[in-house]
Amino acid sequence: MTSLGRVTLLTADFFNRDPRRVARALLGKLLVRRTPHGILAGRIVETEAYLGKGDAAAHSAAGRTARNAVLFGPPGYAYVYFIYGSHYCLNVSCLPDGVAGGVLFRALEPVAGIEQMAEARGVAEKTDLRKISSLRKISSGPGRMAEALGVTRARDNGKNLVNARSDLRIVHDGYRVRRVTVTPRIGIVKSAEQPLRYFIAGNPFVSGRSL
DNA sequence: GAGGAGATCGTCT
DNA sequence: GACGATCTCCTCT
Repeated sequence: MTSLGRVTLLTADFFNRDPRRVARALLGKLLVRRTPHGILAGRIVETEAYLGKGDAAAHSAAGRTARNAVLFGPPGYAYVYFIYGSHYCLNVSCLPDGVAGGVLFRALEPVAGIEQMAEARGVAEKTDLRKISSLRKISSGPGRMAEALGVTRARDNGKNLVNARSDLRIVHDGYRVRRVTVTPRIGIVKSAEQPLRYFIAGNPFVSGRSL
């Protein structure tokens, strides 16, 4: 069991604004999963903003469907989608009810429940968790962090991330981010040139092959 | 360490 | 029926 110390739950208002501001503000916050076996937590070190209007890369670009309905709903809710036949990705809805927009969580720095997350990823016995190169395999990438926290569409899509009773939520522990780097988003073709990817400068847990 | 290709299935056309 | 907000393995250096 692990304690996170004193933390503050984010509010719906935090997410009720432009996804670009939310993506930047989310850096340094903690994503927390409560399980029967203890707390899993990671610090958010990399995000991407997906805008509702004029963003061809966003899932909401073609209008509302059963799949992307959460993006059009109220702010602070989890949008989980399945990609490439094997991975889940976690987003949070932004902007008021009726307006599409969201932020994709791309990478976490493991903070609590590290062994349990490594086990969920299938890397617990193969690697030395004292090494940063091994810890990177846990949650440095959208599919990886979703698997580490046990995020699936069936379990978490539409879940309120700013409700104290939720088993998946986002909190602030007072951590301050020194410097943020902004680059184009990864893995997309449409609107690929827009600088909408944000990460903590110099943080070793940001996704990608090397720094 | 870097780069490339295959895996695999839900969602929308 | 095509494609994708990715990951891992394999090869080459």
